[in-house]
Amino acid sequence: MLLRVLPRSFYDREPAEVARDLLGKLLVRRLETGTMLAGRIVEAEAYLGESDPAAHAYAGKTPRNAVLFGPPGHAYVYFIYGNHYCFNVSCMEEGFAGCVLLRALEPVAGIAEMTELRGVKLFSNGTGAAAPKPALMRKISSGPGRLAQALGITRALHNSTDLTSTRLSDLWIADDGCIPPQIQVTPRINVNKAVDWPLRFTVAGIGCVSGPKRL
DNA sequence: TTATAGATTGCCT
DNA sequence: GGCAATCTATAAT
Repeated sequence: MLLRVLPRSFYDREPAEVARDLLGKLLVRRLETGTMLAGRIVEAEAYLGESDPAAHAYAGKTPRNAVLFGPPGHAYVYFIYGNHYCFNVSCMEEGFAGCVLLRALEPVAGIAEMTELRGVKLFSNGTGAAAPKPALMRKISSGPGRLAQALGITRALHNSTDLTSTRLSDLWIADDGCIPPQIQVTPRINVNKAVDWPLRFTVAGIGCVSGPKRL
């Protein structure tokens, strides 16, 4: 399989462009054990800089969101609702905030390990099989909190991680040549400000693994 | 120092 | 469809 790690220049653009172009790419995680996990990005949201009322960068630079103001291509991981991590990729050149929130993956590799990281209870439907049934696949990594848990992403481990290196990091994004057939654009999910901005991008027709249906 | 809302999820009825 | 879980950043005392 031909795999090209996305270079920093890919992220050195407007968040909406980066979000759209991340669809179809592979988010890859190398566990401490050496096991490789991978998921195809099927849903992403763009958050702009200090002009976006819904963005963390809106209030200016703080210790929490400092990564957003740094160089592009780094992970911004934050903890939300006391339970979940959300994984973002920083965009724009250094000094300018902007990021893309990954909201859903289609599991590609290491599905058994992802299932375990998410909690086997979800898939104990009698057989105890390691591989979940198709109808349950979307529960592995469909949703920002779920995908972070499925890949073992935490703030302590991954906030500010450089996503452009397979050598220095255990997390990166790669292009295997897959081109999404059709892309849908909608307003972002679960935001209270700038609710109409068309900054959510999804791969059309993925059905069981695309983002939540609530709008 | 205390209060509250939040880029969510899963379990309850 | 409703709501509890449970941490953190930020706003309000």
